[in-house]
Amino acid sequence: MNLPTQLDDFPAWYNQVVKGAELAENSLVKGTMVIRPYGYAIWEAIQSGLDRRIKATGHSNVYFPLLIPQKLLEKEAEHVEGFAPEVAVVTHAGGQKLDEPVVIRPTSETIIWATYAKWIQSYRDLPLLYNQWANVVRWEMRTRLFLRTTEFLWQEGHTAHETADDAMRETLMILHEVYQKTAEEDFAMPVLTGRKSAAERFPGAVETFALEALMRDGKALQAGTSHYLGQNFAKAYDVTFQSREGKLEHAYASSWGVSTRLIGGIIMAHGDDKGLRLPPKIAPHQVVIVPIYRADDERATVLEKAAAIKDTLSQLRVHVDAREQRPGYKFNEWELKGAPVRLELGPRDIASGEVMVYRRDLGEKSSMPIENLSTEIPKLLDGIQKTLYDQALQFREDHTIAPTSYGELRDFLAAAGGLATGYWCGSEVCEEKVKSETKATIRVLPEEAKDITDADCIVCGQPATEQATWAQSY
RNA sequence: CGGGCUGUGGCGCAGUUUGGUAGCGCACUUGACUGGGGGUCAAGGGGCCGCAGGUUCAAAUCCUGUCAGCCCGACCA
Repeated sequence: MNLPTQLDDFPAWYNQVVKGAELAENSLVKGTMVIRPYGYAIWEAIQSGLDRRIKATGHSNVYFPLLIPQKLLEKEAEHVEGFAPEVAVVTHAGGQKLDEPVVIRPTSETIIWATYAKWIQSYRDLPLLYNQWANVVRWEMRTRLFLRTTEFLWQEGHTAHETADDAMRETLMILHEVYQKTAEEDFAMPVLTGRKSAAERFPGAVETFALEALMRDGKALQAGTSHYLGQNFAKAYDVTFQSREGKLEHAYASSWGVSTRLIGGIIMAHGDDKGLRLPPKIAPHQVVIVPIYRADDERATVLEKAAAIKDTLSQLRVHVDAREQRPGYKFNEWELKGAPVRLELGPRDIASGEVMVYRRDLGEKSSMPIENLSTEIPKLLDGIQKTLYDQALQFREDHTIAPTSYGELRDFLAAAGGLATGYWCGSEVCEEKVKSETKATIRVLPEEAKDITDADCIVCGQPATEQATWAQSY
């Protein structure tokens, strides 16, 4: 297959990579996808890093049902209004029309908080620090493999706390200690973190915080969210507890989630015109060995040596590609699939005691003594991980501006040039104006609102109250 | 949900205007030669043309409906 060069046709590039690298493909139901083994292996690697950090910060995994009584969903006014258009409703089951329809969860706040009502009586029951790995369904108008599918896999954390401070601390801790670290350390994907504007807030949240990553086409991707829900859901679902002072109070909540969208983010943050470039920490195969041989006797020798090398690299995820395809074919295929390191092993190498090492991040090949592999390859993988991060960070810096006029802001954003920071008066009128003229939205505001006294809104010129970062987004 | 485009072997497409034997490239099977950047030759297999109706002696082709995909808007993790 031939990928569009220089990522000039990004939608086509993206689809070809997702399908060509055998990550996923469209399914039979509108907007849904089949995740293939290679794509799912990436998801498992993502899950593993997240799950470890979620548990390390004191949370336990639980599971709540897929189906939620429609009446239950409707109890939190903002929440139901926000999700109503995209909720799938089951009206028939058991061979008849249901008296009370159930919906397929678009997110689980409602059923979880209805359940927490039974679990929480006293401050001694708090906090509840639970997470679930699940699928959800949101019937979006327009879908795109991984980035926005009708059904997607995610984790959703739902915590209940005694005080507002506790819940807010949890919200921000997840944002930084779990999500930001996973994105930056595991995916080599630098992220901006911050608060969302009211217009971009999760329905039912008091504050929404998000991670935003810049993709290589100049658009931002919301890579995860962490919400401070205040007492909204506790009030809607009547979750009260007796406080240390003996008073009846509503619990404070946080919820947070990241999804299979992250796979799309990794593709677009690191991909090049040969396909994927997977960070070693989440690559299903960190090292792919391509054996090269002519006759059968060579084949046996080379495969034996390949197995021996795999053995000495047993701490790593090594794959020997022993299929019948020719070497050149495999080279191209593993570049498309993003394997960080490829070892080319043939009779010539075995004779000289060396192996050809190809690193996907830089596209460079060099020879290495076989006896050095066990010490050098782990270092090389670390180097690739770091290079991918540095490149992504450099890319972000090269595509971030602080415009001094509205015209500059507008032209930059309309061309999807990247991230633009500027002062903002806080009004939805200005936010909407930028959106309608450039398709860009405010991606993040600083986590804590600062007092700004000496700056004007870049849109309207009125005194500014916030510093905003704009970009077009997925 | 509105506008535009598209559904023909696994994938990518031609054929549709002007109805009349279903084609091409890649992939696949078998064999030989090959093998260090997407091999060559030879011989093969596979498709009720997205689905459902209709018009007709006859439909991939015309008509109606429907489902799905892509692009552009509105919506969104």
